[in-house]
Amino acid sequence: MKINWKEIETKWREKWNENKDFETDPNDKPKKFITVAYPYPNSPQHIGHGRTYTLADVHARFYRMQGFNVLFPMGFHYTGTPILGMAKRVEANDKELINNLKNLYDVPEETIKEFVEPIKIANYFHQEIKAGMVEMGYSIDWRREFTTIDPAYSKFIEWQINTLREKNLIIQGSHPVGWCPKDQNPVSQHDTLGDVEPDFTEYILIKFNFGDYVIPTATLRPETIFGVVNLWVNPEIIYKKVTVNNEKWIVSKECAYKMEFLDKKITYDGEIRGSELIGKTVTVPHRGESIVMLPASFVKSETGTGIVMSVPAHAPFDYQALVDLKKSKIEPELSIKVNAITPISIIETEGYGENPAKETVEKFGILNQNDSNLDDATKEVYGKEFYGGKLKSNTEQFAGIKVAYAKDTIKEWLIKNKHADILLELTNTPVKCRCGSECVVKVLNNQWFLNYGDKDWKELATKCFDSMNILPQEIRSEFNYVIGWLRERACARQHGLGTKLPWDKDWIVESLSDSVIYMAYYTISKFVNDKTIVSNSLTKEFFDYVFLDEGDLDKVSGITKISPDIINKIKKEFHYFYPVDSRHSGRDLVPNHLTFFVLNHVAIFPQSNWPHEIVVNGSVLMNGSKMSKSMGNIIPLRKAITDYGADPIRLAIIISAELLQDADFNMESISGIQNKIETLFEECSKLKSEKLDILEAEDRWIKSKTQNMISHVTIAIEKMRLREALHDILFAFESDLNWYMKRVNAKNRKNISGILHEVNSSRIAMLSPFAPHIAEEIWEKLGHLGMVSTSRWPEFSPSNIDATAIQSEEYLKSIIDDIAKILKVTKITPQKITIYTADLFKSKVYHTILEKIVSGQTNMGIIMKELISDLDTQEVKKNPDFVQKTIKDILSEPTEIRRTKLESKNFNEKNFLVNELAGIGKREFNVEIQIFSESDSNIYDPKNKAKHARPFKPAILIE
RNA sequence: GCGGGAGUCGCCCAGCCUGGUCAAAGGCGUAGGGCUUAGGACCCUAUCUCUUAGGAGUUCGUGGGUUCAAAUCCCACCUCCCGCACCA
Repeated sequence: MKINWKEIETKWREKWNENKDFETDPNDKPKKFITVAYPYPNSPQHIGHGRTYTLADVHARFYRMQGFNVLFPMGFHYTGTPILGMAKRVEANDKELINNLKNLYDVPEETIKEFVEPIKIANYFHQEIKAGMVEMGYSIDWRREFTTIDPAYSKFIEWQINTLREKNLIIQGSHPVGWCPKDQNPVSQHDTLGDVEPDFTEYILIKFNFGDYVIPTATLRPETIFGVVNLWVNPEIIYKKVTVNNEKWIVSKECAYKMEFLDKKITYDGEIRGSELIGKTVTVPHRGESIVMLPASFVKSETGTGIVMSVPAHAPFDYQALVDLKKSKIEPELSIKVNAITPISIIETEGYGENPAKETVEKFGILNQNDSNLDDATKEVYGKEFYGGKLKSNTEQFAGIKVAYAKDTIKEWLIKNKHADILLELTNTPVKCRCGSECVVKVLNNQWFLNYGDKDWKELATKCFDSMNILPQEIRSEFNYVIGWLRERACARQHGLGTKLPWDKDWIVESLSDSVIYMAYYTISKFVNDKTIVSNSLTKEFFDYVFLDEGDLDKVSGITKISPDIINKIKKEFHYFYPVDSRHSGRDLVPNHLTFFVLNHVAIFPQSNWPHEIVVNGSVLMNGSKMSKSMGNIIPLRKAITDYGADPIRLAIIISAELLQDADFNMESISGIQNKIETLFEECSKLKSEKLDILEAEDRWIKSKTQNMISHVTIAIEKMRLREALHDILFAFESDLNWYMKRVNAKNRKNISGILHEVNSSRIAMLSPFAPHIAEEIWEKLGHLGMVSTSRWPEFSPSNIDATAIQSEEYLKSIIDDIAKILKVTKITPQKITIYTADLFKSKVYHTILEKIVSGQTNMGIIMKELISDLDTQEVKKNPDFVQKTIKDILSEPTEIRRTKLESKNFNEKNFLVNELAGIGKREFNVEIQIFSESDSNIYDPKNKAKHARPFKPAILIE
């Protein structure tokens, strides 16, 4: 039967809406506060976004059915720069973007025109995303919705950031950023052409003395200063003479330009040709030795300072340039100097001899200094020396130190002695701003930072993490690690949407800093939205009183002009819902948002309001590969809902992967799920609730199995192992139902509708958090009154598990299995099957052995001795084989079954088989099955098989 | 490099936390059968090796160890993937 998903989903969404089922206010019940990272509305959400929200919704719905008063709210994060960047691109008529908006996102053309205003973009996608969330059936309390640029929210952020500053957690300092010189703005990935992240490294500038001048050379390996034998200058380049903070430097034009942004004072004094420098000498800092400047074509003016120090023992470029120079025609005077140069080896590395550069150049078969393989050769030498090398005795006080460690030590030593400086440079040049101009690195020296490097703060956060539930458990160590390396983090920027820094209105609170404690704001936004309070009254005193229980009610009321009753009502609401019981997010937010979320909570709130749980999920793949605009494999969520229905999408996302794994979304999984649900729907539609007075063995069994399933599913969801839970409900349980149907059909029973109704009602109830719409529909078809989403979660009670029933069905299955195996091996067509169960004596021995094994004794010799020493069982010595096999039988069973058997000592195998095996056996194998106990007097045993019978392992004769 | 995760029977993937129901679920593929005018869809059966009695042998990256018992616990190694920041 085909399901009209859309019709059913609309029907139930309307009912939830009418009943206000998900509007949550404080009441007498215990609460759960479930939150998810709110979306950034710069595009419609796709299936990947849907995963996190769906997981959280399942969580919320599950708790609701378990009797909690669940608050699941949602907001929209307008703060940030990407939307601003988009607006600029729309204004610039960027074809790629407009094409994406039009075709990928289906934005109407008139709307796109309005997108030159950033707020219009945010508003549009806000509504788009919200509509998708509603269509997905998320059980959100929409009365609390807000955006992060609402005036009231800004008041809240001001309070947050002021509070942090009062606690001395916000500091000012300098910081390098990617920078557009034209826009006078920092650039991030979203602001560049081709979406490249500006990536920069720190070079050490070693300052060589050249008369009155300083010639700085840029290097990543300051330790090689001990191996410098000459400098490389490109004779083609015209260098600049500049004054840098009162020193006279000679550097390339490009270098001088870069330094203008690096917090240095630069004045231009003149020029000098590279060729003029050739043959002249400079002195090496610290050592005071004179070395010569030589020509090299590999030296580029745009890299570093345009002059390079030469370490031919360890740098392949330098070694090769020297070789080239020796081969070329140069003035005799210079030639003498060149020939006098010997590489100085300063690093000892396993696998290398005196000159690693030479060895590597030869290994790579380098032809000349413009050979492209030189980059790889350099990488290889640097890599090996950096991690495996040690400084030799000619490096003075650094002798014996590992290179990896020496790098920083020597850098600091050089800078301290004014022999060196720092140059920051983009590594992935050219990086172009969307305005077209080339970006640089800029040092901002009035930047505001959250001091996440603070030890006490970290300690507090660690304490919080230690007491938190982190799901899945594997991700916990990652949080500890992040806390470890976290340093100061810029918390303000100069453009974008958001809240201004209260004490420095040039800055806007950065988007990862204004989204860390906003869960608290959900308890207030409700009152803002219904106009109970207005943003102007949200002062420091108000927040201090409501959130921190600080200050005097009457005073607060006086200042805010809000009545004491209302203030207290809001405060009560906050303290009812807080702390956050569960925070959901994708794993990409682990090293930033989720960690900051904890850091900011512990900084601002008392321990009683620290969050309880974090749930982290992996991303969604589309047919096995990452979703990306360039691949064109992004499926907008709303389109998917239209095409397949919300419930199938929810189920497909959840069934395809466990929490932290990437979920692979594909059409097969969707249609598989649809089929499954359609079948379930059809079956359930036929069932009627009816009472069955006498339960048969298989009825008791399936009811027990249902209890087991309830237990498993409940435990799995508590740990957010939703894939496992859903799999149990939909698939794993199916094999139990199949067995049940087999048993029932063998007996030609017609009175099972009631049992199936009961069993499936539990299944549908448990399915309801996962596929809420269709579950309501089936619930209604099953004849239940009321909504399944507000019904009680099926209760697990161990007393409803009939251990004997479970064990005896297993017994029955194993006999049928054995018969099938024999038939398969022997390939005979059975005429008659005879079963012999073990006698009382064997049963007694069996239980004695079972007891011993359960109590831990598994040694055959000891068990045998103990059996013989007992009068009742001593006869067993005639049949040691039986004891050995029995031990093996028992050991190959799960421990629960062993215990069950211990509990049901009086289980009568023969009686059970006479009642239950004949029918199903006839059905399966199409022959009569006869059952004896081996001690029966009238036994039919032509092949003498009966004596092989063991308890729970009857002997079988097939003829 | 630092940190994290993973390696399972042709492929994808479950099981590992909590050792015994594990020759190991499910899906795909393959083979046979049913249904159908045919195809598709769907359903059934088989799918490590050997075996004419329910059995045995060899398997879960490699090599060790603990245990009566290891895919599961411990140690070492190999290979692959992800993150390392001012960006939502």
